[in-house]
This record gives sequence, structure tokens and C-alpha cells, in this order.
Amino acid sequence: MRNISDVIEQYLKQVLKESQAEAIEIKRQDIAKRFECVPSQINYVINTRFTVEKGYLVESKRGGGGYIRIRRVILHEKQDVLASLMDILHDHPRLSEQLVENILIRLFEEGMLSEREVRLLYHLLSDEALGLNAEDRHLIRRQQLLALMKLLSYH
Amino acid sequence: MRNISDVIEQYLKQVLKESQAEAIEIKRQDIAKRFECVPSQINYVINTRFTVEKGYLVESKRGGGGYIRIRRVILHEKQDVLASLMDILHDHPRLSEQLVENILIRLFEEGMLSEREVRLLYHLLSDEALGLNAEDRHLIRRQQLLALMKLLSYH
DNA sequence: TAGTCAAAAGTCAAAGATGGTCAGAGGGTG
DNA sequence: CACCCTCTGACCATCTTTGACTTTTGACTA
Repeated sequence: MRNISDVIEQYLKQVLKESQAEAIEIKRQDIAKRFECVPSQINYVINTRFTVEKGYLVESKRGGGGYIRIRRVILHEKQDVLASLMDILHDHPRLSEQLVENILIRLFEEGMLSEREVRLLYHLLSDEALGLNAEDRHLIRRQQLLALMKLLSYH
Repeated sequence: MRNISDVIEQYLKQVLKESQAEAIEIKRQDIAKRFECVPSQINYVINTRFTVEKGYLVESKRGGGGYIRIRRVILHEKQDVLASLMDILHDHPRLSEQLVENILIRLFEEGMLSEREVRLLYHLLSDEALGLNAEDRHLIRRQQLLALMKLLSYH
């Protein structure tokens, strides 16, 4: 194998497969020692090989008893819908309440959000909830909608 | 289990559950001995795991016959839960990710949010979604949580 | 009754244990 | 040669553990 990142990637995927479970927990330090590399190499591998788009979810905790947990997830069938909605976000510098509503309703129609979830999210993203700093409202909405879509992109 | 704090947390919750009662009384020293740690470790566990927003109340007495009493707060009215959580929002100028998570989980435990809704909201309110403007993060979180609770109070 | 003492529990800050980030150096490939 | 991926290390953030010092309380004593 060409480089250590590929080796570590294969190793982690192997462990994940053998464990039968949908998730594994590792200690960054341990893996780094095993492959004789610096700890941040592990972050590099994770950031480049275990992304959401590739079907992985990573959580971690610092401090004593810390860990990195890698979870295998199944991607949602409607990636195309999400992609097109993200294009829309990209095309609109201003994310008005109206636009947010349209996007949420679209997600509902595609079966990706329940009616209650739409109501809930719309309420949180409303002008009223977000407050007066009109500039930032559009920014926050964009970021939160992106976070939403990232979450919806897998089961 | 990863670290002693988690172990002690589990132990106390187990005792609480088995006792049937809504409160248990422990001796700090005894618990510390049982888990071979310093007594102040118990305070750490209590301060980080048995917080008000998680639905626990802790009282204690020093001196001879001293004790620590941990009580699971059971509120029967949704309005009471929401009111107490709003008090908590009010008491915390900084709304960390951790606090937000605790509050959302509490709402789940009280039957006011589904698990999926918790995940959804948690992602929208995470540091990652809100971006680096640490100043405003706390403000946005407060406003959106208040909006959420207002919506939930209509039911 | 007031004072003293020992037995709890509380506080807090430092040390320890992890993981995260980022920018720059290093290397391989078209 | 240019560019993109990889690797490294210094510095940062967060959570846990520890211990010295403080406060509170009740019992015993003068």
C-alpha cells in the first residue's frame, strides 16, 4: 500500500467489518502508536475517508476516557433532492422566511420530514425566533438548513 | 466503562432505580471508598451528571450524620417542565452545547419531543451548525430554545 | 450556655488525559 | 514544474482526577 493513510483506513474498515456492530470505538493514541504515526494523522484519515457522504458518522470525546467512535450509516435514497435544495441555498444570498418555508415543505413532500417537524423547524427559523439582526438571520438560516440536510442525508 | 465518573454515575442511577423511591441518600465517603477515589470525585460526578436541567435535585448536609441526597424530580404537568427549563435558560448566560443537549434530552424524557426531533434540533443548535461567532451562538440558542418551548406549550 | 473538636461535605485550582485544528513541509504524479 | 494529497508538530479545547484548604454540623465539655 502506498501510504500510511490508506493502511489505517483499511485497518479501521476491517475492524468495523469484523466487529459486526455498526460502530467501533477507538483511542486515537493507540491507533497512532500501532502505526507509528503522529496522532493527528488519525484525524486526517477520518476527515478524508470517513465522511458522511461515504456513509460514516464520527463522534468523539476528549479528556480522560476519551474516544473516537466511527459508525457506519446508510445513506438516504434521495440524495438528489438534497443536492438540488443545496443548490437553491447556494443561489440565494438572502434566505427569507418564505424560501425557508418552501424548502421545508419540499422536504415534507419528499417524505423526509413530518408535518410536525416542519412546523417545529419553521418556527425556530422564523424572523421572530431569530431576532432582529437581519443580516445574520440569513447566515444562520443557511447554516442550520445545511446542518439539517446533512442530518437527513443518512438514516 | 471508560472512566470512573461514568461508573459512579451508572451506579448511582442504578441505586436510584432499584430503590423505587424518588430519592436516595448516600455517604460521600462510602461511595468514594467503594470506587477507590477521592471524595471530591463524587462532587464532580454530581455536578456534571445530576444537574437540575437533567431533572435531578441534590441536597446535602455536612458534619456528623452528614449525607448527600439525590432526588429525581418528577413533574407531572408539561407546563411545569417548560417553566423550570425556562428558569434554567434564564440562569445560564452561556448556553453551551452540553446544556442544550441536556435540555433536549430532558424534553424527550418528559415525552415532549421524539428521539428524532432531539437529534434534529441538537444538530441545528450545535457549535458546528451555528458557526464560529461564539458571541452570538448563545444568543441564538436562547432564542430558538425559547421559541421551541413556546411552541411546545401550545401542544 | 458557650466553647471546642472531630466528622462530614464543599470548593477550587492544578495536573493529567485525551482528542482537534491548522499551517507548512514533504512527496508523488500528470 | 505544478498540483494535489499526505504527513508532522506546535498549540488548543475539553473532560477527568486529585488534593489542599474551607465550611458546616453535632456532640461533648467546661
